[in-house]
Amino acid sequence: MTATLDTQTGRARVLGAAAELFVAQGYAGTTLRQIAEAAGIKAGSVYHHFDSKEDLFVAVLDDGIVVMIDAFEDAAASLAGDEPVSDRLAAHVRAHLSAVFEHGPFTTAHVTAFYSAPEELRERLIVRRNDYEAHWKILVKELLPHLPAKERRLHQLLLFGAMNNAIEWFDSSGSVSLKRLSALITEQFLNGVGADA
Amino acid sequence: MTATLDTQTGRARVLGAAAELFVAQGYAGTTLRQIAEAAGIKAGSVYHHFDSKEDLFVAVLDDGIVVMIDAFEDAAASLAGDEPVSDRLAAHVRAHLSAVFEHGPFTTAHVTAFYSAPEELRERLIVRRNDYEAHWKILVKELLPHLPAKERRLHQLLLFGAMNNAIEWFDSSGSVSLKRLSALITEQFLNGVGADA
DNA sequence: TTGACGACCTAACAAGCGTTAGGTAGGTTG
DNA sequence: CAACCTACCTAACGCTTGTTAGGTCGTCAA
Repeated sequence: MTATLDTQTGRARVLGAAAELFVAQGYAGTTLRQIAEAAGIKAGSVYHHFDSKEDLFVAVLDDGIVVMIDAFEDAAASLAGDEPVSDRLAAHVRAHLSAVFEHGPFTTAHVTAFYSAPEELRERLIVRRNDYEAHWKILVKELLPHLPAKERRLHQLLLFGAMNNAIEWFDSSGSVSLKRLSALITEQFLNGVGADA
Repeated sequence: MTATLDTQTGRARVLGAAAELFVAQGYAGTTLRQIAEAAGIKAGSVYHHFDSKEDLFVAVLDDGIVVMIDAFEDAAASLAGDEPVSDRLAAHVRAHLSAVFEHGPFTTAHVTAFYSAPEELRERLIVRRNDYEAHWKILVKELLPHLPAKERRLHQLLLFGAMNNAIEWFDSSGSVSLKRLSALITEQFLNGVGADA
């Protein structure tokens, strides 16, 4: 219990600094010396907490997935289950976007830094990723039972694409709120933008 | 005219090798020695064709944008203009996906490698990017005149997200053809996947 | 034949990389 | 008091990085 409230203890500081830098510069573009400096220690000391740069990266993304899954389950718990499809989907879309945009760099790292890592490293992470996507698969099956499984999968992937790519342009302090964006994505996904709406 | 047909001349070989490696490993993760070896020359010789690694990267992405814009204009030219909205949009979606998935690594680099580059480098490239997105802006305005401009922009960005993120999962040699994917994206975008369809 | 040029090579440079060995200071435990 | 642990530091290691200077060799124009 030597940690203060806003300035975390050693390991957590390194982890947080690493997450932020991995998001901004990618895996290969970030050096251990940068991470160490951002955490207020020297490069060699990073190895007191983590065995290698790869392990540190995995730890960052593992933390991210935990946050994502928690957000999903919180959203599910907040629903009675008898709401309209659009409300249920909107709640989960919002949970996903909130996790990515408002809950620190760990979740964001999953979207931006994942593909900057060497392929061999990615394989270590896919297991956890699939865990989160499995949650969504069950949800989407429940919400869209009329679709054949194969198409349902494709639509789910397209939804993920639309949500995750928002990281390249969405500004959470801009004129469009995250709540509104969630509603817009849900509306487009379920009803489209055609003139007949 | 010393170039053979499949094995290109020096500069083009370097450019192609660089594009492929940037796509697979990102900007920071790719070394000039790897590029040189893939092009069949030595690292120092790269500097006969390009002034720096950064310039080489910019050249790759510039080539990519040219292909994208050409694909867009070809699609526009193949249309009479009086087709239904869904047909016109489908043609352009297909042109975009075809450019990204079937026309070499230059276009792909724009989607996967862009964000692996240092921020300062990205700024050099945004100008060309906006050029391509402007084409789409005009098209979407024509196709969806009933939407307010602000929403139209958001929906366009979501469409781009869905299309570009497909690079993380779409397998052009798999059971889903690019043609079918284009139709699916268009259908979802215009009409949604809700049960009332 | 001479000269210039393009396309490459060799060999090296300073800087930076991930990583390691060994040390130090302070707190906790027996 | 001694032993130990945690959390760091210093200093270096071998290696790779982007980049450069200077050289070679074949082709082409005058």
